[in-house]
Amino acid sequence: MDASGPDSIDLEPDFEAALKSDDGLELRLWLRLLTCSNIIEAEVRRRLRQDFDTTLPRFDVLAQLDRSPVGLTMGELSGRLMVSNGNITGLIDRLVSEGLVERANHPEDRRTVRVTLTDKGRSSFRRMTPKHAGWIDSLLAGLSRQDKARLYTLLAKLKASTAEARLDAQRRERSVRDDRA
Amino acid sequence: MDASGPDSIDLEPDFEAALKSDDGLELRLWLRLLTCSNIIEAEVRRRLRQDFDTTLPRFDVLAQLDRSPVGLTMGELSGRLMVSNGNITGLIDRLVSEGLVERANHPEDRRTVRVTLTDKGRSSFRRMTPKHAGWIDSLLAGLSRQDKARLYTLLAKLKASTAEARLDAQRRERSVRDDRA
DNA sequence: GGCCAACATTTTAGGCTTAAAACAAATTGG
DNA sequence: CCAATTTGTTTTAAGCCTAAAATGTTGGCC
Repeated sequence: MDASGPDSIDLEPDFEAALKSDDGLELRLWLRLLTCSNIIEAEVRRRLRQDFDTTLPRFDVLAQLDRSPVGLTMGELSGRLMVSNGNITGLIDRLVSEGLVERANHPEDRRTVRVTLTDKGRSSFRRMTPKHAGWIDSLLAGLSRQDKARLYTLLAKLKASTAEARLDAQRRERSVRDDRA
Repeated sequence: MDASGPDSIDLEPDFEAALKSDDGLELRLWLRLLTCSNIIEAEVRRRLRQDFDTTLPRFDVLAQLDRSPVGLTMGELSGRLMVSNGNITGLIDRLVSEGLVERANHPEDRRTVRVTLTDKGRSSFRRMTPKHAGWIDSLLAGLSRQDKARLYTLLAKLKASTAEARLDAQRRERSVRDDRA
């Protein structure tokens, strides 16, 4: 079992394994998280297409606009949906051609574009919401109320952890760049 | 508050809320799960591109092939990566042109294609794995060992829940189809 | 043998996504 | 004032992804 032989000191029989604290728990956890997310996302996409002939990104844009009465700029949209600016441009192009949203020039700043829901867009979105919520409810129905609450809390912790890790990485990269300069 | 008036029975002061058990906990939970998954995925994509000039789907293909000494068919790959058949075709095309994988005809069945890692592909993948595992470790570093174990368990439950929900939905759809026939 | 259903893969058409470059408008610092 | 930078958006080029149709192959069944 122990490749280092009978004379090895007992305190650290396997240094690497001790460092990582568990063989691949982190990796397995990440893969499981990704799998869950993918399954639910694929199911939501499938039903949006089947029941409403639309897509998840379009739905997400409508959702953001619905809760923002004055509309949003392209930049705000790309920030909230966590996608690139160029992505939003094409998405809004398609939604405009479907008559669900409108582009309006900002009165003060001619660079910015303000996007708002049309009446058609709003009613279209409002028709979808209850069904959408129902899909999610049923996909999570196997979890107790307490399970859901625990999961919610743990995911908050995870989100905070990733934010911290990214800050650290950024700091490290900055210092490497500065060292070179 | 209660539209049914003072005479209403106390047991169910708000039937709808009682049914859903919490106002949008499911939806908020799903959005948080999606956010976490997206953050980690984006970070992994970014670093794969930055450090190894490759992409997540390519990495995933290599990972599947690395642990399968005899290679995999296109169908097996699309199943394991949970993507469409057509998607795999293009992905393998690109990996072949990079010299990382090879297509070989199946000796018995001329329909199936067996894909294997080249030596270059294998060593390329093995160079990436330790870094990749390190990224994941650091992104999850804010969680205690126990948190990770709990999260892992809850996600298993969630995965089972989604599987059940999809079976139910399938059964319902089948019966609707049969009723029409 | 020949038809036919099932199977494995590729092709097609279109949408989503990104990074990087380009552009246009606003702001800032001399 | 005006040159340089910053900011908001679009364009470009390339890859990822899907559903549906097409292609080629196998195996069963008469």
